[in-house]
Amino acid sequence: MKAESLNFFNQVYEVAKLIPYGRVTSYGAIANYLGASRSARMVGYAMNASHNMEHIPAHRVVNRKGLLTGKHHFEGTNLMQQLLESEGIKVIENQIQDFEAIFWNPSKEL
DNA sequence: GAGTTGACTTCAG
DNA sequence: GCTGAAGCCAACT
Repeated sequence: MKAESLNFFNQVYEVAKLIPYGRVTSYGAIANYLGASRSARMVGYAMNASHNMEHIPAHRVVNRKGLLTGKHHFEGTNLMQQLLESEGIKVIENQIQDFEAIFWNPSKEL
């Protein structure tokens, strides 16, 4: 474990925590913000590790299609959807409705 | 040390 | 316009 590696992960966590309430973002957006636009998978990987870390709003992070691809990694089957709906985000069949409307771009908002 | 995998993205058919 | 396949980078085995 290198401090630099943790830093990369830490950056992903930090951005994830900065996601406003009722907003969502995509892995690519975070990756792009971190300068790793080609490493969007790493963002998802970091999210996987986030389970063993502090409370990361991973449910607010979805793929660029607005589809809850990572819901399988959550405890329950519809836990991710429940969390999103709890924030006022409409999710139908693992897909976020009005995704573009609630999309939050860190590189743009920050 | 080398190969495989993956919570993605984008190009091609 | 939708479905399929390739690409990318870092971590895990």
